[in-house]
Amino acid sequence: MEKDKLNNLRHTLAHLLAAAVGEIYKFDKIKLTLGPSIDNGFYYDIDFCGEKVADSDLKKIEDRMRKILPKWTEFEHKEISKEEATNFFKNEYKVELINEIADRGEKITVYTCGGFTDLCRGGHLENPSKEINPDSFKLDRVAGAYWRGDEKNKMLTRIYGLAFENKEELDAYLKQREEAEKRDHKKLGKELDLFTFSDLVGAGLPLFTPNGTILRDLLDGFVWELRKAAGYVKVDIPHITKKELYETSGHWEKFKDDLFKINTREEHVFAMKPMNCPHHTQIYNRKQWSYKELPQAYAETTKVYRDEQTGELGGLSRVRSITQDDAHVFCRLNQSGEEMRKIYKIVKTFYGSFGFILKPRLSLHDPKNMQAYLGTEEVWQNSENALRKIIEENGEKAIEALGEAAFYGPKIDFLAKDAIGRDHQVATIQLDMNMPERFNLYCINEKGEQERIVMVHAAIMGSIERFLAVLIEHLAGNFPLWLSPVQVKVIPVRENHNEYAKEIFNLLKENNIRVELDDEEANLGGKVRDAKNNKLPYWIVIGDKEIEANKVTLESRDAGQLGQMSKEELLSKFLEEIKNKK
RNA sequence: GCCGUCGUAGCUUAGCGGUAAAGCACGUCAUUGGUAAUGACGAGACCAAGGGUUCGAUCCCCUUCGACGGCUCCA
Repeated sequence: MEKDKLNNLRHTLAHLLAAAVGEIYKFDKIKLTLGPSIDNGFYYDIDFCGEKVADSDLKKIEDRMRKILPKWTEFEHKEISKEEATNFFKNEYKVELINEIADRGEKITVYTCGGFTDLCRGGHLENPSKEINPDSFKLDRVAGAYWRGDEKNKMLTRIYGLAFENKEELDAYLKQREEAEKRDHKKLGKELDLFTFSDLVGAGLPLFTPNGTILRDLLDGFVWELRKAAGYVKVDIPHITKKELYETSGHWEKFKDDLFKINTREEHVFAMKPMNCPHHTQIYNRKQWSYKELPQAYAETTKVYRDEQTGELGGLSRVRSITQDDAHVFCRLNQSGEEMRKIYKIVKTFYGSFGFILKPRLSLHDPKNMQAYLGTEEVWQNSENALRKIIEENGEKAIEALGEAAFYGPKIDFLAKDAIGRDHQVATIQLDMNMPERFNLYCINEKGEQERIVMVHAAIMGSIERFLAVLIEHLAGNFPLWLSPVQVKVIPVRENHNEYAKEIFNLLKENNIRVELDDEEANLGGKVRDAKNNKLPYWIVIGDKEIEANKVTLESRDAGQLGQMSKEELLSKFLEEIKNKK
């Protein structure tokens, strides 16, 4: 079925939903607002005027839809005047829409099917009773939604429905959703014992377990390894600051709702840092720099704190304590291209190593609206061309978003496509001409003059928490050997094999392999099952055969039985694989 | 924050006006087992917290805390 027709089907179902709800809850007691087709189905936003509607009511609405459907044999449409429309609907939401349509000078049309009339621009099936398979749709859930998505407006009840061409496609979608749920990082995080939350500590404040901390440290180490090679140095800052720092940077105004504030006993106001750039500027500003000493590239993995609304929090994807692998490069404008090129390379290496497919997106200024930006047209053109060139050098073509740049500079965002086809916004490279202005950052140039510098913001993972969420779901918890909190488990078959097993265990441990010895008295099947459930990349079974041959039998999570090999072969295989981060 | 669903042992869940049940995990004992669950026994929860209704509350009502799905798809 072509896209338009599917949209028409979904849109028609939105009408059917409204009709069914109207019959059950009585048209004069509720106010219908609007109901479009969406990605996997449709929804309708309804003001139930105080009546409660819950998920448990969906069944009866859905049944009513099926009952009405056979009577929906054709759509009639009619063009009416603004007055007629206003009189007909008598509902402030519809009237608002009608007025807007009239103001735009468009025709007002109403569509009627099975005796139900709704304001509508059109786009339906010719004969719903024939064209809609009653098994191909399903009401999904109810949710609150503000009228027109604005928090200041009244909260309406939104009923979501799923709809496809036929039952098979609906089932396929439901199955895919189940698959995604199996990968859910919140679920895997618990099963693999990576992180936890405590009601006492608070919402949005994740606590990382020993296993989770190994992951974080290794990921951060990987980023650092790449940065070190690019000339970065590490710095370290406190997590709080006087409010004056953010007044100077402009964040106090911009971030005021998101700041955790602290009152000191001497009645000064401090804040938990929501970002690191202002602190880092003060490290740069500790002395006067010659152009010969630039760039100064400061890296620091540290937490920032943002007072997000509780309803926005979720797993590791949206938290209140965020670990950023942050870095800021202080350099001259003409060096910024090269610096961004280095970062681009780091981003590609990092994400590429996990098998993400990266797509760059370039956010540009709008030349028609220069007053909205800092700096001259020429400076913007130059920096944007530099970014475009970097992307082209990498043989890629960016999606360009005009007018999407921040007022202080253009940026490259990266979208990473994961193993099940979802896009995630990950790293950002941002050129900043504002912060140096506000903090008066400069260097002394060749002519002995003070020259304004620029800053490049360069987080690779961005937030380690969010990156972990994306990575866990991308890999379905199957971390590569170098990242696995436990890399291999040695399993003796019987107690008399413990000694040899211990020897293997010690050999691996001495070589910094994260190895466990499972010499508990339990059956072999159970131990293997545990290794699989914990998604260990490898396990080694030791019994009579291995001791006799002075070898080990290795099995891999991904490659299955690898058979017997010598201890030396085992060790070099592991060390090689870890080194290559495969 | 707002709407909806929800909070019962470490985990997954059952129960439901008369103070709680199961599987896994855990402990003890027996089993000497070659690749996804050996058996028996045992310990473990004042049912998120606080308040109310009731002779009596895990269950009903209120408040708070926390979790999940929405609040971006525009007749």
